[in-house]
Formats: sequence, structure tokens, C-alpha cells
Amino acid sequence: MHDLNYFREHLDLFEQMARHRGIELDLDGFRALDRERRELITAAERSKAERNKASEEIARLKKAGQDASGLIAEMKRVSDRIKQDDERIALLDERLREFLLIVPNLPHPSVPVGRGEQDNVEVRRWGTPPQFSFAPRPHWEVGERAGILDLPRAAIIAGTRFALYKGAGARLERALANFFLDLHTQEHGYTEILPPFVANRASLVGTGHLPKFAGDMFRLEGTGLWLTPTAEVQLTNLYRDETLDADALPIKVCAWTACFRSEAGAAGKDTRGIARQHQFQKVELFKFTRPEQSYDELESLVRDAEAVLQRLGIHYRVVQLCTADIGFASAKTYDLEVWLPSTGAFKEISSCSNCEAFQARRAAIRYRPKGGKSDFVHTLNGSGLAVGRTWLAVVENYQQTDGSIVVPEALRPYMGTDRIPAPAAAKA
RNA sequence: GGAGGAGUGGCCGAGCGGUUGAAGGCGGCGGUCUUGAAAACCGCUAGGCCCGAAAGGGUCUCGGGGGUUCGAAUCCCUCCUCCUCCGCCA
Repeated sequence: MHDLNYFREHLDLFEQMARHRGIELDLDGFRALDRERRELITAAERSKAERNKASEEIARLKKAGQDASGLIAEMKRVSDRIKQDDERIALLDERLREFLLIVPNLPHPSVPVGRGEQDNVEVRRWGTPPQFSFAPRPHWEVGERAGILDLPRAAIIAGTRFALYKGAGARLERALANFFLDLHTQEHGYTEILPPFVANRASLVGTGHLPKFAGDMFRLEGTGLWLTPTAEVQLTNLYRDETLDADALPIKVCAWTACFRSEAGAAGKDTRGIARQHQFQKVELFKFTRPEQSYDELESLVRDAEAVLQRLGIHYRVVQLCTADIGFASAKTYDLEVWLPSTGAFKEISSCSNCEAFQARRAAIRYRPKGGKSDFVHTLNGSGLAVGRTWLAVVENYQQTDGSIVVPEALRPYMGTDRIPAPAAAKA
């Protein structure tokens, strides 16, 4: 959320932002609301000043044993008027808040202006696509043939867009998560957090998921709780309503969690396989930083995520998202995209964003520089990585002619084997 | 889930319905003193919003919300959180 005063004084910036992101913003509506609110506040406060003065006078008269009934009667009328004004002001405050809560963040000046994902800019590539002597199969075929993935049974248990991993497939999922966590905690300096998998309304408003994106999440009926769509939610709210010690920044945390998305708007995309699921696992990287260091920290966050793919030896590229494609809360976002041999294309596997003070303002996360006034921190988040999509990338990139899957070296300690056996050898 | 207790400024802790934004202490900042430091002493030490070019003025905030009243930290209702005891449970 944006600061009201800043918003009011920089309407031109927000107009430009709306154009660049391709959204509608009712700025005329804002102006009218804002003007009426301020006029009413001025009037109400004048009345309150009058009442406060009269109250002192009443106290003085009573102490002196004199009659104050005339003044009291007059103040009764003033108080009634104040009450009416205050009610109207509260209503306008609420409207204003509702408006500001759905205004997205301002993109950083370095973000390319664009109209959609076709305008995203490739920043760099790592590695090369693997060579196959056969036509590489999509991951669901490789997985089902090897007996490590069972989507039909997942559909019976829960429905479509849920996955069931089996045997080495389940272990691969677990191995990936452990490998990610060990790398980030032992080599990149993140502290591991294991948070709740549900979040309350205030937490989701803090990150920007509510009120605008309620339709993309699962709500737990009758509880006021939601299944978390990303650990970004829990990690952002780790310090909601707190003031952090400036010397403690940057604070780097990571978390493995399940993530749940109803993806109401995604029907028809990625319908085969496990790329787009209602439930998936993710290891999230997260930083609380001082404003002046956040963009350096974003670059290193991206490198931390990239390190995972480098260790796994999977070809990928880094893409900077354009203004039309960055998320609601983000000021700047890099995506990591892995190479998928079955489609001969890159697929998003991580998204790393600097939200600047956008979420910190919503969630009231501050820091206090020594001897200075407290200010909002910057929050950064990134997938390090999405486990399910990494599973898929490993299976596709390391599939063999006979249907077996070579385990990347970095995963062998976690898998206890260097190969997931071929279908013929796999048990049903 | 049941019963009881508590929520005041960065922290501790006072606070008869009427100069209480809030005593006192601690902590923090500045100063005096000192070669330096400590001690001692003196002063300063919340934020939001509105008006204003500024200086400054006004207003709101004592867990949240609502009510009573001319006036609420102080009275009433309600919600939340924490603590204690009981129950249930992996």
C-alpha cells in the first residue's frame, strides 16, 4: 500500500504506473473522496477544539461553584454534530483505504516498459540444453512409466491438479527440498523457518494477496484462515507490527512449505502434468533489508536461487519482467526459467522480487537506524526453488533412452542412488 | 472447550470522570564537569492525521471496536492477546 500523502502528491506517477502496468485507476474518484474527507476533518477538528475549550471552562465554573448548564447544553449540540462528522469521516477513510489497498506497487525505473510477457527481457543464460538420441518425453510420461508419479489416483483422492508421488518419486521431491534448504542455510546464510501453512486475513493483506486476489486462494470455511499460496506470506509477517534493529539487517530467512492455489483464472494452461497444481511445495527465500541495500540484495537473492540450478546442472535463463508482467506488490522482478526438453522451451521455476516498502507499509514492519527515526524496511522474496517444477525439470532433463532417470550428482546423497530405474525394472 | 486473572509511552510502573499525552524510574540523546572514562548534575526524549510556504496551530491515540457523558486511561458492552487451573488430543 502506498502512503496517502505520497499518493496525493504524486498522482502523475501513479497515472503513468497504471498505463505501464495496463490497469485502470480511478484517480478522479480518489480526488473527490480525498477532498471531501479533508474538508470534513478540518470542520470536525474545529468543533473539537471548541468543545475541548468549553470543557475546561465547565470544569473551572463547577470548581468555583458556578452554573455551567448553558454551556453544557450548547456543547451537547456541538458533540452531536461532531459525532455525525466523525461517522462520515470514518466512512470516507474506509473507502480511501479500500481504494489504496488495490493500487499496485510502482515499478522501479530500471524495469522495462511492456505490454505482456513477450516484452520481458532475457538477462543471461547458464549451461546448454542436454542432447538426446531420442525424442525426449514429457515428465508425466517419464514419471508414470517409471512408476514414480500417479496423477489418476491423485484425482480420485482430491481432484485434478493434484499430484501423487510414489517410491523414488516421493523421495526425489523430499530430496530436492532438503538439498535446497541445506544449500541456502549452510552456504548462503539463510535461517530456516518452518511456519504454519495457513495464514489469517491480516497477514494476507500485509503481503497484498488480499483484498484483491481472494479468488486465487483456498479459504477455510468458518475459521477466518486461508491456505497459504506462498511462504512469502508467512515470512513477510514474521515481523508484522515490529520495529527491527538496524544492525540486524539484512535478515535472511528461508522456509520449506506446501503452497495452495485455486488458480481460478488459469483454466486451460498446463493441463497435463504437474507444472500447475493446487498444491505444491516450495522453498522460499526472503530478506528484510534497509532501503538503500535492497537492490544489491535482490541481485544476490537471484544468485542464491540460480546456484540451485547450477548444482543440479540444469540449463536455465534469467529474465527481467516488464511493467505489465511484474506482480502486484513488486517493484522489480527476475524470473528463473528452466529448460524443458519435451517442449524445447523455458519454463518459470522461480520468481525473485523486491517489494521495496510496499508490503512493509501494509504489515507495519519498520527498522530504527541508530539515533534516527524509524522507517519501513524493504522486503524481498524469491523461490529457491519451486520443488514440483524442479522435480519435473530433473525428470525431463535426466531421462534416458530406457526410461530410467539419472540422479544429478548433487542429489545423490539425498537419494541414496545414482539412478531411478527403468520401467522394466520398476515395480508396478 | 470450561473457570479465573491481566493488558498504560522503547522498557518497568503510577494514575479520585474534568490543565493526564499521561507522575516516577530505567534506558536513549545532548550538555556541564574530567587528560579520558565513570559517577554526579542539568536539559531533551511517541506517533498518525488536518490547516499552513514556513514558523506554528489544531486534533486523535493508554490492546481493538462500540456505548454512557458537556467531558473517558478512568464507568458499561464486546472482541483480541497473554498468564494460571481443568478438560480433550497427535
